[in-house]
Amino acid sequence: MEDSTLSELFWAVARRLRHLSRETLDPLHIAPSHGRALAVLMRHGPLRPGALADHLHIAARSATEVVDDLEQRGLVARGPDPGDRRATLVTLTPAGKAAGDRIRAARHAEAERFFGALTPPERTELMRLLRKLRD
Amino acid sequence: MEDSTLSELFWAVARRLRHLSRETLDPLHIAPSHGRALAVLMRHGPLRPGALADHLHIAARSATEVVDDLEQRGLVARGPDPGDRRATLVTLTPAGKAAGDRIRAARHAEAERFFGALTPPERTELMRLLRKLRD
DNA sequence: CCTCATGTTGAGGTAACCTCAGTATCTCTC
DNA sequence: GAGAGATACTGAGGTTACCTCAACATGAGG
Repeated sequence: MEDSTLSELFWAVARRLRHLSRETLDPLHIAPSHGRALAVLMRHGPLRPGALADHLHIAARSATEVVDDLEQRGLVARGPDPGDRRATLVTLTPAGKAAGDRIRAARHAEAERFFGALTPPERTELMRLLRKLRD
Repeated sequence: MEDSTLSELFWAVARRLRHLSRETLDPLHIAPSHGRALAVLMRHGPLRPGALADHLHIAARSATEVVDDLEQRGLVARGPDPGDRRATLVTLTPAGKAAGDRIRAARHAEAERFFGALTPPERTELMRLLRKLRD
């Protein structure tokens, strides 16, 4: 029970965090996968679909699909990659940047609310422990 | 930054844990959703599909599907529920029990390996922090 | 015994992934 | 400077794990 409970606890927390994230994104009419892609584009600027896929840990073909959706919603635009005519560059449109900003703010508030259950030293400790598990 | 990093760290760890879990289940030829259902049945004994759905946090209709799959694999059997002829009882077959045991053992080893990166006091502290976040 | 609630399931749908193969382009070697 | 092979993207089609809605059988209360 003790060991499985650690995993189970972890997943229970993950579930809560995921639900909170859904509640955060829903009113912005952004699907989770789109939110993730927008966040990556906010951070890295224009990217080729393949590079976007790497950041999202998904197959290149799947990134094409995400970009299709975002393009259709007017949040990103595909442009030529100067220097490699096989590639395209995915760029945020003004609407995409605005959405990205809203997402970032909402995520910030969401994290504050969720991890607010912990004191600052506890957060620091949690980060330390999670880093150990990640590496 | 600090807060978003905490979420990101959390998901990075979750990703690692999920991959590990896949590696654990793959050689047993058990899909993750089936593994979860078997675990619930191991713990609670025969259940109606609806109750199984509650434990798995999925819709009743989806539990029917999981049970269909497990039944086809010979891991569970549907029987009548004495006392309510609308309902059916999902029971583990001997093969299902055996699979459940293998899964339990593999999960145990997996958790040991994963959380072995932490010292016992660190594990205790992690549990405490996760519990705070869950509630 | 009639109505309303409940348990399961058929039909059909969705999100978010995947692989495989094809076309365009790049790059390296001879 | 002409292939040969690698690389970038995407069309076609598939999978997993969910979902809702409606039908049908049965149960429970008035």
